[in-house]
Amino acid sequence: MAKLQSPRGTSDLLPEVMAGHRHVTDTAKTVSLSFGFEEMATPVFEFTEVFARPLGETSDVVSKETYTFTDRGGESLTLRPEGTAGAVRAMISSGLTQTMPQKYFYAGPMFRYERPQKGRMRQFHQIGVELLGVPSAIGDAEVITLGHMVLSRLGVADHCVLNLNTLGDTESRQAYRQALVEYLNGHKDNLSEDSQRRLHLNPLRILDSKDAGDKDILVNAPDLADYLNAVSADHFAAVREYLDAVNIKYQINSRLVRGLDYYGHTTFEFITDALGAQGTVMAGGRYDGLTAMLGGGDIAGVGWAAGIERLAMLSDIPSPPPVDVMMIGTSEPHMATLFQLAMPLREQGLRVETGYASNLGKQMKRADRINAGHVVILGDDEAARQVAMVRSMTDGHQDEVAINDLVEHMIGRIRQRQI
RNA sequence: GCGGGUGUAGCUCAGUUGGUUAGAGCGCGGGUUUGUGGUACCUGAGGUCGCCGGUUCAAUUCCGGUCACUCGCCCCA
Repeated sequence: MAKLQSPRGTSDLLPEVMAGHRHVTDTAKTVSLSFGFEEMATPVFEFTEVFARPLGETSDVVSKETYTFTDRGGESLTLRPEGTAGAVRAMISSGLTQTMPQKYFYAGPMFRYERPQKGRMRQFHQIGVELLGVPSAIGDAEVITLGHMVLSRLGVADHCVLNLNTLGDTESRQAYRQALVEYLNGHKDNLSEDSQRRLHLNPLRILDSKDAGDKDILVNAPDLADYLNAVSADHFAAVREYLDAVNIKYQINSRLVRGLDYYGHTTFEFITDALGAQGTVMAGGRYDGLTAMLGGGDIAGVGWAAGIERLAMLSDIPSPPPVDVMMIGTSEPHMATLFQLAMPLREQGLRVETGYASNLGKQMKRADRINAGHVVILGDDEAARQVAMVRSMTDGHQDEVAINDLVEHMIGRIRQRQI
Protein backbone atom coordinates (compact mmCIF):
# COMPACT_ATOMS: atom_id res chain seq x y z
CA MET A 1 0.00 0.00 0.00
CA ALA A 2 1.37 3.35 -1.03
CA LYS A 3 1.49 4.74 2.45
CA LEU A 4 2.65 8.14 3.46
CA GLN A 5 5.77 7.38 5.38
CA SER A 6 8.82 9.01 6.87
CA PRO A 7 11.99 9.01 4.76
CA ARG A 8 14.09 5.89 4.74
CA GLY A 9 16.18 5.44 7.85
CA THR A 10 14.15 7.87 9.93
CA SER A 11 11.47 7.01 12.42
CA ASP A 12 8.91 8.72 14.56
CA LEU A 13 9.45 8.77 18.28
CA LEU A 14 5.90 8.06 19.39
CA PRO A 15 5.27 8.25 23.14
CA GLU A 16 6.18 4.64 23.86
CA VAL A 17 9.52 4.92 22.03
CA MET A 18 10.13 8.40 23.35
CA ALA A 19 9.87 7.06 26.90
CA GLY A 20 12.86 4.84 26.19
CA HIS A 21 14.88 7.71 24.77
CA ARG A 22 14.00 9.91 27.71
CA HIS A 23 15.03 7.22 30.15
CA VAL A 24 18.42 6.88 28.48
CA THR A 25 19.14 10.60 28.23
CA ASP A 26 17.84 11.36 31.71
CA THR A 27 19.99 8.77 33.41
CA ALA A 28 23.04 9.73 31.35
CA LYS A 29 22.48 13.39 32.19
CA THR A 30 22.14 12.65 35.88
CA VAL A 31 25.29 10.55 35.97
CA SER A 32 27.21 13.12 33.92
CA LEU A 33 26.19 15.85 36.30
CA SER A 34 27.49 13.83 39.22
CA PHE A 35 30.89 13.92 37.51
CA GLY A 36 30.58 17.66 36.90
CA PHE A 37 29.71 17.45 33.21
CA GLU A 38 27.05 19.96 32.23
CA GLU A 39 24.61 19.76 29.38
CA MET A 40 25.14 21.77 26.22
CA ALA A 41 23.89 21.59 22.66
CA THR A 42 25.24 22.62 19.30
CA PRO A 43 23.42 23.17 15.98
CA VAL A 44 22.45 20.07 14.00
CA PHE A 45 24.31 21.49 11.01
CA GLU A 46 27.73 23.12 10.73
CA PHE A 47 29.95 24.43 7.99
CA THR A 48 31.15 21.37 6.14
CA GLU A 49 34.82 21.94 7.06
CA VAL A 50 34.02 21.45 10.73
CA PHE A 51 33.53 17.75 10.04
CA ALA A 52 35.59 17.21 6.91
CA ARG A 53 38.93 18.15 8.41
CA PRO A 54 38.92 16.52 11.82
CA LEU A 55 37.14 13.30 10.88
CA GLY A 56 39.39 12.76 7.88
CA GLU A 57 38.52 13.31 4.23
CA THR A 58 39.10 9.65 3.53
CA SER A 59 37.02 8.36 6.44
CA ASP A 60 33.87 6.61 5.35
CA VAL A 61 31.77 8.91 7.47
CA VAL A 62 32.88 11.96 5.54
CA SER A 63 33.46 10.47 2.11
CA LYS A 64 30.13 8.72 1.71
CA GLU A 65 27.84 9.16 4.70
CA THR A 66 27.33 12.86 5.25
CA TYR A 67 24.26 14.84 4.32
CA THR A 68 25.88 17.87 2.74
CA PHE A 69 24.02 20.67 0.97
CA THR A 70 24.54 24.20 -0.23
CA ASP A 71 22.25 26.76 1.37
CA ARG A 72 20.72 29.79 -0.33
CA GLY A 73 23.73 31.86 0.53
CA GLY A 74 26.05 29.44 -1.20
CA GLU A 75 27.57 28.01 2.00
CA SER A 76 28.33 24.30 2.14
CA LEU A 77 26.65 22.92 5.23
CA THR A 78 26.62 19.40 6.67
CA LEU A 79 24.17 17.71 8.99
CA ARG A 80 26.27 16.54 11.90
CA PRO A 81 27.31 12.88 11.68
CA GLU A 82 28.69 12.93 15.25
CA GLY A 83 28.90 15.30 18.17
CA THR A 84 32.53 15.86 19.08
CA ALA A 85 33.61 18.16 16.26
CA GLY A 86 30.67 20.49 16.87
CA ALA A 87 31.23 20.60 20.61
CA VAL A 88 34.89 21.49 20.13
CA ARG A 89 33.97 24.10 17.53
CA ALA A 90 31.51 25.62 20.01
CA MET A 91 34.19 25.82 22.67
CA ILE A 92 36.55 27.59 20.28
CA SER A 93 33.83 29.92 18.93
CA SER A 94 32.95 31.06 22.44
CA GLY A 95 36.51 31.72 23.48
CA LEU A 96 36.37 29.10 26.20
CA THR A 97 39.80 27.74 25.36
CA GLN A 98 41.12 30.09 28.04
CA THR A 99 39.05 28.40 30.71
CA MET A 100 40.09 24.82 31.15
CA PRO A 101 38.83 22.25 31.73
CA GLN A 102 35.51 22.25 29.85
CA LYS A 103 33.17 19.36 30.62
CA TYR A 104 30.17 18.79 28.36
CA PHE A 105 27.28 16.40 28.16
CA TYR A 106 25.04 16.44 25.10
CA ALA A 107 22.16 14.50 23.57
CA GLY A 108 20.57 14.87 20.18
CA PRO A 109 20.06 13.66 16.62
CA MET A 110 22.91 12.75 14.27
CA PHE A 111 22.70 12.01 10.54
CA ARG A 112 24.49 9.52 8.36
CA TYR A 113 23.50 8.44 4.88
CA GLU A 114 23.77 4.66 5.03
CA ARG A 115 21.70 1.55 4.60
CA PRO A 116 19.48 1.15 7.64
CA GLN A 117 19.74 -1.98 9.76
CA LYS A 118 18.80 -3.03 13.23
CA GLY A 119 20.20 -0.37 15.57
CA ARG A 120 21.35 1.76 12.68
CA MET A 121 19.40 4.67 11.26
CA ARG A 122 19.98 7.63 8.98
CA GLN A 123 18.72 9.92 11.69
CA PHE A 124 19.71 8.46 15.00
CA HIS A 125 20.35 9.86 18.43
CA GLN A 126 23.41 9.99 20.57
CA ILE A 127 24.38 10.97 24.04
CA GLY A 128 27.98 11.91 24.63
CA VAL A 129 30.47 13.58 26.91
CA GLU A 130 33.58 15.58 26.13
CA LEU A 131 36.34 16.47 28.59
CA LEU A 132 38.57 19.20 27.19
CA GLY A 133 41.85 20.50 28.51
CA VAL A 134 42.92 17.44 30.50
CA PRO A 135 45.87 15.70 28.85
CA SER A 136 46.62 13.24 31.64
CA ALA A 137 45.39 9.69 32.09
CA ILE A 138 42.99 10.62 34.86
CA GLY A 139 40.88 12.29 32.17
CA ASP A 140 40.63 9.12 30.09
CA ALA A 141 39.77 7.16 33.20
CA GLU A 142 37.13 9.61 34.35
CA VAL A 143 35.34 9.55 31.04
CA ILE A 144 35.38 5.75 30.86
CA THR A 145 34.23 5.46 34.45
CA LEU A 146 31.39 7.86 33.76
CA GLY A 147 30.37 5.82 30.73
CA HIS A 148 30.47 2.63 32.72
CA MET A 149 28.22 4.13 35.37
CA VAL A 150 25.70 5.23 32.75
CA LEU A 151 25.59 1.70 31.36
CA SER A 152 25.26 0.15 34.74
CA ARG A 153 22.42 2.50 35.76
CA LEU A 154 20.68 1.48 32.55
CA GLY A 155 21.17 -2.15 33.44
CA VAL A 156 23.24 -2.95 30.35
CA ALA A 157 26.76 -2.95 31.80
CA ASP A 158 26.58 -6.67 32.53
CA HIS A 159 25.85 -7.41 28.90
CA CYS A 160 28.77 -5.35 27.64
CA VAL A 161 32.50 -5.91 27.46
CA LEU A 162 34.78 -2.90 27.66
CA ASN A 163 37.39 -3.16 24.90
CA LEU A 164 40.42 -1.00 25.49
CA ASN A 165 43.36 -0.09 23.31
CA THR A 166 45.91 2.62 22.71
CA LEU A 167 46.95 4.03 19.38
CA GLY A 168 49.85 5.83 21.02
CA ASP A 169 50.91 9.38 20.25
CA THR A 170 51.58 10.59 16.73
CA GLU A 171 55.21 9.47 16.78
CA SER A 172 54.37 5.93 17.92
CA ARG A 173 51.48 5.66 15.53
CA GLN A 174 53.56 6.70 12.54
CA ALA A 175 56.33 4.26 13.40
CA TYR A 176 53.79 1.48 13.70
CA ARG A 177 51.96 2.48 10.59
CA GLN A 178 55.16 2.22 8.62
CA ALA A 179 55.93 -1.23 9.99
CA LEU A 180 52.39 -2.43 9.34
CA VAL A 181 52.33 -1.20 5.75
CA GLU A 182 55.68 -2.84 5.15
CA TYR A 183 54.40 -6.14 6.48
CA LEU A 184 51.07 -5.99 4.63
CA ASN A 185 52.72 -5.05 1.36
CA GLY A 186 54.41 -8.44 1.50
CA HIS A 187 50.95 -10.06 1.50
CA LYS A 188 49.26 -7.53 -0.69
CA ASP A 189 47.92 -9.98 -3.27
CA ASN A 190 46.21 -12.06 -0.62
CA LEU A 191 44.44 -9.19 1.09
CA SER A 192 40.74 -8.64 0.48
CA GLU A 193 39.75 -6.02 -2.05
CA ASP A 194 38.59 -3.68 0.68
CA SER A 195 41.82 -4.02 2.58
CA GLN A 196 43.96 -3.43 -0.50
CA ARG A 197 42.17 -0.12 -0.86
CA ARG A 198 42.63 0.63 2.83
CA LEU A 199 46.33 -0.07 2.56
CA HIS A 200 46.73 3.32 0.92
CA LEU A 201 43.99 5.26 2.64
CA ASN A 202 44.06 4.08 6.23
CA PRO A 203 46.10 0.93 6.86
CA LEU A 204 45.29 0.80 10.59
CA ARG A 205 41.69 0.09 9.67
CA ILE A 206 42.74 -3.25 8.19
CA LEU A 207 43.36 -4.42 11.73
CA ASP A 208 39.67 -4.91 12.44
CA SER A 209 38.78 -6.41 9.07
CA LYS A 210 36.25 -9.22 9.31
CA ASP A 211 37.54 -10.97 6.20
CA ALA A 212 38.82 -14.46 7.07
CA GLY A 213 41.82 -14.22 4.73
CA ASP A 214 42.80 -10.86 6.19
CA LYS A 215 42.55 -12.28 9.68
CA ASP A 216 44.99 -15.04 8.79
CA ILE A 217 47.48 -12.52 7.49
CA LEU A 218 47.06 -10.34 10.57
CA VAL A 219 48.02 -13.13 12.94
CA ASN A 220 51.68 -12.45 12.27
CA ALA A 221 51.36 -8.71 11.78
CA PRO A 222 53.45 -6.41 13.95
CA ASP A 223 51.82 -5.43 17.24
CA LEU A 224 51.21 -1.78 18.00
CA ALA A 225 52.24 -2.30 21.60
CA ASP A 226 55.82 -2.92 20.47
CA TYR A 227 56.00 0.46 18.80
CA LEU A 228 54.79 2.63 21.65
CA ASN A 229 57.30 5.16 22.89
CA ALA A 230 57.76 5.67 26.62
CA VAL A 231 55.25 8.53 26.86
CA SER A 232 52.53 6.52 25.15
CA ALA A 233 53.17 3.35 27.12
CA ASP A 234 53.15 5.25 30.41
CA HIS A 235 49.92 7.01 29.56
CA PHE A 236 48.18 3.75 28.77
CA ALA A 237 49.52 2.06 31.88
CA ALA A 238 48.20 4.92 33.99
CA VAL A 239 44.75 4.68 32.44
CA ARG A 240 44.63 0.99 33.29
CA GLU A 241 45.72 1.62 36.86
CA TYR A 242 42.90 4.11 37.37
CA LEU A 243 40.37 1.65 35.99
CA ASP A 244 41.74 -1.14 38.17
CA ALA A 245 41.47 1.13 41.19
CA VAL A 246 37.71 1.45 40.74
CA ASN A 247 37.33 -2.14 39.70
CA ILE A 248 36.24 -1.63 36.14
CA LYS A 249 36.88 -4.71 34.03
CA TYR A 250 38.22 -4.38 30.53
CA GLN A 251 39.75 -6.42 27.81
CA ILE A 252 42.79 -5.22 25.90
CA ASN A 253 42.00 -5.36 22.19
CA SER A 254 44.97 -4.36 20.09
CA ARG A 255 42.81 -4.48 16.99
CA LEU A 256 40.46 -1.74 18.20
CA VAL A 257 41.15 1.10 15.81
CA ARG A 258 38.09 3.40 15.43
CA GLY A 259 37.08 4.97 12.18
CA LEU A 260 37.74 8.63 12.74
CA ASP A 261 41.12 10.23 12.14
CA TYR A 262 41.20 12.43 15.19
CA TYR A 263 41.83 9.68 17.71
CA GLY A 264 45.16 9.06 19.39
CA HIS A 265 46.23 7.30 22.60
CA THR A 266 43.33 5.61 24.36
CA THR A 267 40.42 4.17 22.39
CA PHE A 268 37.62 2.11 23.86
CA GLU A 269 34.29 0.55 23.02
CA PHE A 270 31.63 -1.06 25.13
CA ILE A 271 30.47 -3.97 23.00
CA THR A 272 27.46 -6.25 23.36
CA ASP A 273 26.48 -9.34 21.44
CA ALA A 274 22.77 -8.64 21.81
CA LEU A 275 22.33 -6.33 18.84
CA GLY A 276 23.30 -8.34 15.80
CA ALA A 277 25.94 -6.68 13.70
CA GLN A 278 25.74 -3.42 15.62
CA GLY A 279 27.48 -4.47 18.81
CA THR A 280 29.04 -1.17 19.73
CA VAL A 281 26.95 0.55 22.32
CA MET A 282 29.31 3.27 23.47
CA ALA A 283 32.62 4.26 21.95
CA GLY A 284 35.22 6.93 22.33
CA GLY A 285 38.79 7.83 22.97
CA ARG A 286 41.35 10.59 23.23
CA TYR A 287 41.58 13.26 20.54
CA ASP A 288 44.34 15.63 21.59
CA GLY A 289 44.93 16.97 18.08
CA LEU A 290 41.35 17.88 17.25
CA THR A 291 41.16 21.36 18.75
CA ALA A 292 44.31 22.41 16.93
CA MET A 293 42.93 21.04 13.65
CA LEU A 294 39.98 23.38 14.05
CA GLY A 295 42.26 26.29 14.84
CA GLY A 296 41.74 26.42 18.59
CA GLY A 297 45.27 25.76 19.79
CA ASP A 298 46.79 22.81 21.53
CA ILE A 299 44.05 21.49 23.79
CA ALA A 300 43.65 17.89 24.87
CA GLY A 301 40.32 16.08 24.69
CA VAL A 302 38.70 12.77 25.58
CA GLY A 303 35.12 11.66 25.26
CA TRP A 304 32.64 9.11 24.11
CA ALA A 305 29.33 8.87 22.33
CA ALA A 306 26.62 6.25 22.69
CA GLY A 307 23.64 5.40 20.52
CA ILE A 308 20.36 6.13 22.29
CA GLU A 309 18.39 3.70 20.11
CA ARG A 310 20.85 0.93 20.87
CA LEU A 311 20.83 1.61 24.60
CA ALA A 312 17.06 1.86 24.70
CA MET A 313 16.78 -1.55 23.04
CA LEU A 314 18.92 -3.07 25.77
CA SER A 315 17.51 -1.46 28.87
CA ASP A 316 14.28 -1.89 30.76
CA ILE A 317 12.12 1.16 30.36
CA PRO A 318 10.15 2.19 33.46
CA SER A 319 6.45 2.59 32.77
CA PRO A 320 5.01 6.11 32.84
CA PRO A 321 3.35 7.37 36.02
CA PRO A 322 -0.23 6.12 36.34
CA VAL A 323 -3.23 8.38 35.81
CA ASP A 324 -4.48 9.26 39.29
CA VAL A 325 -7.93 10.56 38.45
CA MET A 326 -10.16 10.85 35.46
CA MET A 327 -12.89 13.51 35.58
CA ILE A 328 -16.18 12.50 33.96
CA GLY A 329 -19.09 14.91 33.65
CA THR A 330 -22.35 13.76 32.07
CA SER A 331 -23.14 17.11 30.49
CA GLU A 332 -21.40 20.31 29.47
CA PRO A 333 -22.04 22.25 32.71
CA HIS A 334 -20.78 19.35 34.83
CA MET A 335 -17.73 18.97 32.63
CA ALA A 336 -17.07 22.67 33.19
CA THR A 337 -17.24 22.24 36.95
CA LEU A 338 -14.77 19.36 36.84
CA PHE A 339 -12.54 21.26 34.45
CA GLN A 340 -12.09 23.80 37.23
CA LEU A 341 -11.67 21.28 40.03
CA ALA A 342 -8.94 19.47 38.11
CA MET A 343 -6.60 22.45 38.27
CA PRO A 344 -5.75 22.43 42.01
CA LEU A 345 -5.27 18.66 41.82
CA ARG A 346 -2.72 19.07 39.05
CA GLU A 347 -1.03 21.83 40.99
CA GLN A 348 -0.58 19.26 43.74
CA GLY A 349 1.22 17.04 41.26
CA LEU A 350 -1.56 14.55 40.54
CA ARG A 351 -2.01 13.30 37.03
CA VAL A 352 -5.56 14.16 36.06
CA GLU A 353 -7.24 13.10 32.82
CA THR A 354 -10.21 14.79 31.23
CA GLY A 355 -13.31 12.92 30.09
CA TYR A 356 -13.99 14.67 26.82
CA ALA A 357 -17.52 13.46 26.14
CA SER A 358 -20.63 12.99 28.20
CA ASN A 359 -21.33 9.33 27.48
CA LEU A 360 -20.61 7.75 30.84
CA GLY A 361 -20.09 4.20 29.65
CA LYS A 362 -17.60 5.22 27.00
CA GLN A 363 -15.67 7.40 29.37
CA MET A 364 -15.53 4.59 31.92
CA LYS A 365 -14.11 2.37 29.26
CA ARG A 366 -11.43 4.86 28.45
CA ALA A 367 -10.66 5.31 32.16
CA ASP A 368 -10.10 1.58 32.30
CA ARG A 369 -7.94 1.53 29.19
CA ILE A 370 -5.63 4.28 30.40
CA ASN A 371 -5.41 2.62 33.79
CA ALA A 372 -6.86 5.45 35.85
CA GLY A 373 -6.74 4.84 39.60
CA HIS A 374 -9.93 6.77 40.31
CA VAL A 375 -12.81 8.30 38.47
CA VAL A 376 -14.80 11.32 39.59
CA ILE A 377 -18.33 11.34 38.18
CA LEU A 378 -20.52 14.41 38.19
CA GLY A 379 -24.06 13.97 36.87
CA ASP A 380 -27.40 15.64 37.44
CA ASP A 381 -28.18 13.64 40.61
CA GLU A 382 -24.88 14.53 42.22
CA ALA A 383 -24.94 18.14 41.10
CA ALA A 384 -28.38 18.62 42.59
CA ARG A 385 -26.99 17.56 45.97
CA GLN A 386 -23.66 19.36 45.57
CA VAL A 387 -21.67 16.10 45.63
CA ALA A 388 -19.59 14.07 43.22
CA MET A 389 -19.17 10.33 42.93
CA VAL A 390 -15.65 9.10 43.57
CA ARG A 391 -15.03 5.60 42.30
CA SER A 392 -11.96 3.49 42.82
CA MET A 393 -11.17 1.65 39.64
CA THR A 394 -9.21 -1.00 41.46
CA ASP A 395 -11.91 -2.29 43.82
CA GLY A 396 -15.03 -0.67 42.36
CA HIS A 397 -16.05 1.04 45.58
CA GLN A 398 -17.58 4.46 45.23
CA ASP A 399 -18.44 7.22 47.68
CA GLU A 400 -20.23 10.51 47.43
CA VAL A 401 -18.06 13.46 48.38
CA ALA A 402 -19.21 17.06 48.78
CA ILE A 403 -17.96 19.13 45.87
CA ASN A 404 -16.50 21.65 48.32
CA ASP A 405 -14.35 18.92 49.86
CA LEU A 406 -13.47 17.13 46.66
CA VAL A 407 -10.02 18.57 46.09
CA GLU A 408 -8.85 17.89 49.59
CA HIS A 409 -10.47 14.47 49.61
CA MET A 410 -8.75 13.39 46.38
CA ILE A 411 -5.36 14.67 47.45
CA GLY A 412 -5.62 12.84 50.76
CA ARG A 413 -6.80 9.66 49.12
CA ILE A 414 -4.05 9.49 46.52
CA ARG A 415 -1.28 10.61 48.85
CA GLN A 416 -2.31 7.88 51.25
CA ARG A 417 -2.21 5.28 48.54
CA GLN A 418 1.25 6.38 47.57
CA ILE A 419 2.67 5.84 51.07
C1' G B 1 27.13 0.87 -2.84
C1' C B 2 26.67 -4.96 -2.73
C1' G B 3 24.00 -9.75 -1.27
C1' G B 4 19.70 -12.70 1.21
C1' G B 5 14.52 -12.62 3.17
C1' U B 6 9.70 -10.33 3.38
C1' G B 7 5.38 -7.10 1.64
C1' U B 8 -2.73 -9.75 2.37
C1' A B 9 -7.63 -5.42 7.51
C1' G B 10 -5.14 -0.48 12.60
C1' C B 11 -1.73 -4.84 14.66
C1' U B 12 -0.01 -10.22 14.36
C1' C B 13 -0.63 -13.57 10.58
C1' A B 14 -3.51 -17.62 7.59
C1' G B 15 -4.98 -18.53 2.40
C1' U B 16 -5.95 -19.13 -2.93
C1' U B 17 -1.57 -26.00 -6.85
C1' G B 18 -4.43 -18.89 -11.39
C1' G B 19 -11.24 -18.79 -11.37
C1' U B 20 -16.78 -15.51 -9.55
C1' U B 21 -18.66 -13.01 -2.34
C1' A B 22 -10.18 -12.97 0.45
C1' G B 23 -10.18 -15.18 6.19
C1' A B 24 -8.79 -15.63 11.72
C1' G B 25 -7.19 -13.62 16.40
C1' C B 26 -6.41 -9.01 18.77
C1' G B 27 -8.03 -3.97 18.44
C1' C B 28 -12.13 -0.57 16.94
C1' G B 29 -17.83 0.80 16.53
C1' G B 30 -22.95 -0.65 18.05
C1' G B 31 -25.92 -3.75 21.35
C1' U B 32 -27.46 -7.20 25.69
C1' U B 33 -26.88 -3.07 30.34
C1' U B 34 -31.35 4.60 27.77
C1' G B 35 -25.73 6.94 34.74
C1' U B 36 -20.81 3.02 35.55
C1' G B 37 -15.06 0.06 33.16
C1' G B 38 -12.42 -4.57 33.48
C1' U B 39 -15.65 -10.77 32.13
C1' A B 40 -19.23 -13.04 28.72
C1' C B 41 -22.47 -13.24 24.48
C1' C B 42 -24.56 -10.92 19.92
C1' U B 43 -23.46 -7.65 15.94
C1' G B 44 -21.03 -4.10 12.61
C1' A B 45 -17.29 -1.34 10.06
C1' G B 46 -12.61 -1.84 7.92
C1' G B 47 -8.74 -4.69 2.31
C1' U B 48 -6.62 -0.91 -5.18
C1' C B 49 -3.82 -8.68 -1.32
C1' G B 50 3.02 -2.62 -1.63
C1' C B 51 3.28 -0.14 -6.69
C1' C B 52 3.99 -0.53 -12.21
C1' G B 53 4.16 -3.64 -16.27
C1' G B 54 4.04 -8.69 -18.70
C1' U B 55 1.90 -13.75 -19.60
C1' U B 56 -3.36 -15.49 -19.56
C1' C B 57 -10.18 -15.98 -21.34
C1' A B 58 -9.00 -14.79 -16.08
C1' A B 59 -3.47 -12.62 -11.66
C1' U B 60 -3.77 -11.31 -4.77
C1' U B 61 -1.56 -16.13 -6.71
C1' C B 62 3.07 -17.01 -12.24
C1' C B 63 7.16 -13.70 -14.49
C1' G B 64 9.94 -8.93 -14.70
C1' G B 65 10.86 -4.30 -12.75
C1' U B 66 10.29 -0.89 -8.81
C1' C B 67 9.55 0.91 -3.87
C1' A B 68 9.47 -0.12 1.27
C1' C B 69 10.76 -3.01 5.44
C1' U B 70 14.26 -6.48 7.37
C1' C B 71 18.96 -9.30 8.02
C1' G B 72 24.08 -9.37 6.58
C1' C B 73 28.69 -6.96 4.03
C1' C B 74 31.22 -2.17 3.95
C1' C B 75 31.32 1.23 7.90
C1' C B 76 29.69 2.75 12.38
C1' A B 77 26.60 4.71 17.88
